[in-house]
Amino acid sequence: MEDEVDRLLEAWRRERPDLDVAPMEVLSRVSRLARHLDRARSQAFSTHGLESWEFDVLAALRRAGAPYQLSPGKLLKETLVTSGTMTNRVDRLTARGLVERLPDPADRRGVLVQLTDAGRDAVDAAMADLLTHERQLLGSISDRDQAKIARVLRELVRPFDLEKH
Amino acid sequence: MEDEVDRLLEAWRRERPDLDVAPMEVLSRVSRLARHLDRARSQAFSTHGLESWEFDVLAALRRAGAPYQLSPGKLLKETLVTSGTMTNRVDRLTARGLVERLPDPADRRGVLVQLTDAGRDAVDAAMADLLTHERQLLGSISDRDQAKIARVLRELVRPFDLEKH
DNA sequence: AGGATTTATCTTGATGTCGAGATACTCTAA
DNA sequence: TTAGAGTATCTCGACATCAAGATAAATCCT
Repeated sequence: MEDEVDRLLEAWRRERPDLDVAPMEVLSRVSRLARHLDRARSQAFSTHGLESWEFDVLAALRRAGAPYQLSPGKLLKETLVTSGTMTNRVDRLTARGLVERLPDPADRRGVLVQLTDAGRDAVDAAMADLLTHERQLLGSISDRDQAKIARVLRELVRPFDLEKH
Repeated sequence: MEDEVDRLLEAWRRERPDLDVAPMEVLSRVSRLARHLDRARSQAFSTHGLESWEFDVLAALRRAGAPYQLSPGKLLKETLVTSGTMTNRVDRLTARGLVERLPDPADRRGVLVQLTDAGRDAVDAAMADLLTHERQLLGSISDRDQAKIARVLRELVRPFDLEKH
């Protein structure tokens, strides 16, 4: 059974028979699947009145554990956005009542962003729903294959995870 | 050897032991790898004076084969952006001399976007370079494993490829 | 202690994208 | 042949992001 990437690679092989496009069999599918996952995630979150970027921030705080506080600096490392973006995100999440900004008692330059109860409820519900959808998506893949894929992907991501620190 | 996703899932398992986060072993890695690939692509393209979005459009035209013409409508199906975005992209590519806009002889509403010689040279060089980088990235994965991963990813993407038509 | 450097956050301006709507042309069928 | 529906592209306003710079506080070094 063919997919879009098969079509795409067939075209490249016809137009550039001199190139070996085999790497795209894996990597183009990774990119395309990720794009689809983004959209699926957005849909799952909209059920809970959340945007993807909102979930990203709330989830980072939720993962941190009680009392669900992180500095903007930590948050931007977790979510891979710039400081300007994070300021803007925290502003909007504050306006929606999902987080609060508290002064950092240990550093007067600093701020702590804390999940509100509403924020915690929202992210918990969205996370459960997200996992349900993801599990469904993986339904056709055996546990054994999932584990295999996870191992290989971990290998592929490693060089990137290393370079950034 | 651990990666960022292992850290992330460990945190979720601690905070939400009631949830089964196994699906993220695969899907979070797909998303993260895709983000890294985007950046790597941007870098590879900048060597050739191209932005990623420029490559996407030029590559779609290149794949179409001589005479390297597609309508804006076809282009936006290939690149998954909206019409407003494509108008803007074609404007800028035209200004850079990488494509031209021609009237469609068969439909006076329509336009054909055509690759210039400069555009073709640019995309050909960028494509070769991209493949070199991608091959390097996959270096540690056996051909057998690559084929396996490609098969599983094809399976995962299928539902999305189907739903859009 | 005090000046220089680093760190943490916010501000600002430019950019690319989206989505809704506008415009112009084509196709269908009475 | 003409009204209505459909199609192709562009225009415009809103928005999220980034990158660079500003501000303020902490830390380091002599």
